[in-house]
Amino acid sequence: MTVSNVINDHPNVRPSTREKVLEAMARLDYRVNLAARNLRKGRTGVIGLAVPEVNSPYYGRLAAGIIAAAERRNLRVGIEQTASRENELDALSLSRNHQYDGLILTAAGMSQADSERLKVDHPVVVLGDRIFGGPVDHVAMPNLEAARAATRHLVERGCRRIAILCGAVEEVDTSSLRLTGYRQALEAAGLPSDPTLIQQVGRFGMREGAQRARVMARSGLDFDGVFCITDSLAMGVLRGLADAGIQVPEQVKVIGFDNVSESEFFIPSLSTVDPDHDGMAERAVDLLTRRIEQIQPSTGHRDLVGDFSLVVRESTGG
Amino acid sequence: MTVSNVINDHPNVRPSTREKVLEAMARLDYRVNLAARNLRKGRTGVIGLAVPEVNSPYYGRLAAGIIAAAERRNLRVGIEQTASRENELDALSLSRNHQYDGLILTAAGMSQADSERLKVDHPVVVLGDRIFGGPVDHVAMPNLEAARAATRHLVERGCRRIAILCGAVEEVDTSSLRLTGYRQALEAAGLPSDPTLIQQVGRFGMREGAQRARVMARSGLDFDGVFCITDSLAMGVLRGLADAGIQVPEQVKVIGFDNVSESEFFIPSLSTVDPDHDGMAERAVDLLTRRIEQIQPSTGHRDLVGDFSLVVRESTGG
DNA sequence: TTGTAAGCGTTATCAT
DNA sequence: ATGATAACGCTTACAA
Repeated sequence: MTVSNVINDHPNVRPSTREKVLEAMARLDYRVNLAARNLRKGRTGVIGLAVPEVNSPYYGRLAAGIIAAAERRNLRVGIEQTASRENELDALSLSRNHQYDGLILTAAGMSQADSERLKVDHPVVVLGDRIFGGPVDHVAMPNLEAARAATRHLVERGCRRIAILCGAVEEVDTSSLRLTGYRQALEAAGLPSDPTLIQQVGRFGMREGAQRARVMARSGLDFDGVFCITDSLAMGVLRGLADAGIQVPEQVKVIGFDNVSESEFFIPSLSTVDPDHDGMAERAVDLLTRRIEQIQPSTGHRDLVGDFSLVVRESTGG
Repeated sequence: MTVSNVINDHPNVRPSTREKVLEAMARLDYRVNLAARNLRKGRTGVIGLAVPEVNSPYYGRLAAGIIAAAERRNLRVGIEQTASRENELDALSLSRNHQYDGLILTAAGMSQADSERLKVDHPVVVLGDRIFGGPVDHVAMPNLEAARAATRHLVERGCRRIAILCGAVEEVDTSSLRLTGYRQALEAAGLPSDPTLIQQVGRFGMREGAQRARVMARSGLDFDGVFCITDSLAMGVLRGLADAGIQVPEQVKVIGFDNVSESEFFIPSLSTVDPDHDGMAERAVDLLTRRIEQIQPSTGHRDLVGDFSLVVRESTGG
């Protein structure tokens, strides 16, 4: 017991005793057994992070932010790759099993209809744009405002026929929110919203962006600006436009969303929205640790929205 | 005890008893407490992965491969960001503390001199090019062969003054091995090795590649090919050459190393070495699980080298 | 086939 | 200030 008191810096240990204990610990190369401590305390000091994929510029950056924020609180992070709605739900129910004190879950496949499933008696914070007002704390991007700002920027640079690259819009999600922001900006500028300029893609990678840009160019679609809802799509679009012999920013201006590190060095460098990833990561970990530390069952749940800033580069003539 | 037998699928449980137990488990929403099981078994089912940074195209891809390989074995992965030699050594000694059954350590800051520190009585597999023949299992890249192949490819495409972008060469590491491969290829082709063509940079990111390429162009250095020891450097070089008004591949050909996903879509698309990341990840996890499962103390240690293939794209006129 | 006992290493509680 | 005791929930060994 005295050893335990020394290890945990409890008061009421005579300095000379403490010294003796520390000396013995050093001599015997003693290490606390965390499995035993966890068993006793019911805590592991590990939080789970469930993301669709670690190897993506966006989720990689998010993971880095969360690992850093957890480190500041002496927590470690276990990573789960979800890749599908089913796995997201699994991560949720397996979180306690996997020895996590709590879970930060990126909801990319789940939708508002799954919201009830989030009711677990285990600390959870959800990231993403598909579930709002659910039974858990939630951190989202400033989608509407940022999409408006990005579109407005294209307008200010003289674009009049602005296309958007987004996903299928069936329910509230990243695509629908950013599409709404785009529409609001067009309306505010007095520009018509032309359905042929709304280009929907199945995935948000560079491949899809490049393919779609080539199709748009070949089909003779009239456009002078493109707002892509991810930087990956936007870099793909830059590639596709180059293939089609279209000059950026002279003929068409392009703006993305995420400010992944590659966007600064692409040719041309990519204008984009920087969504304060680190701030969001910090808030998510903060909410989770509060839930972990509070003994009482769930009180009201918080919905937080991050900040953003516009980064103007060559692709919009900056 | 009978419950335990049911949970662990032990024989000698009467089917009717098993049913009763399962029914009660369902009714009570029973979950095994892994902390208790871990304490008893001395295993956690979690392996640690220590990488310099998760948010990099290369380490992100590596992490994805390792998570996938671990998943196939029903293991989870805890991620540690090291970022420095000290943290790499810490990860080593903290691995057992952090409840990992074993550790996959990327040695980017440690060097051969630290090799002895790897002698821990805890399963460890080291990745990287700085430590060979150490007291642990080790998986490395096919640096020499791949660097030779990349350089030879530039020669075959008609380059005669081939520069290399690598790091400072003080001891055996990624830079030195790839530089050696480069030299071997030049020699085999009967080309002289000009010291002014060996360009050393402090870090291997896009920023450094771009800066250095601009300097090389401005200084009037005569070169018609560049072998960059990472794709990030190479993409930066493409950017820097574009800034200097130099045409790729017409005036200068560029090849990288890693085959990160961005390289396919860059403008121009980047020729590169694809080092079979998934194969290396699979081998690392395989070696680690063997160490974890074998009771005997360390037998001989294995040094494995991965495969590679050349990916020819626009930046070398492919 | 089922159940009892002991112990994994820690810490909360309570005596001393 | 120090230490004895019990308990966290599980599994190995062994008894019934």
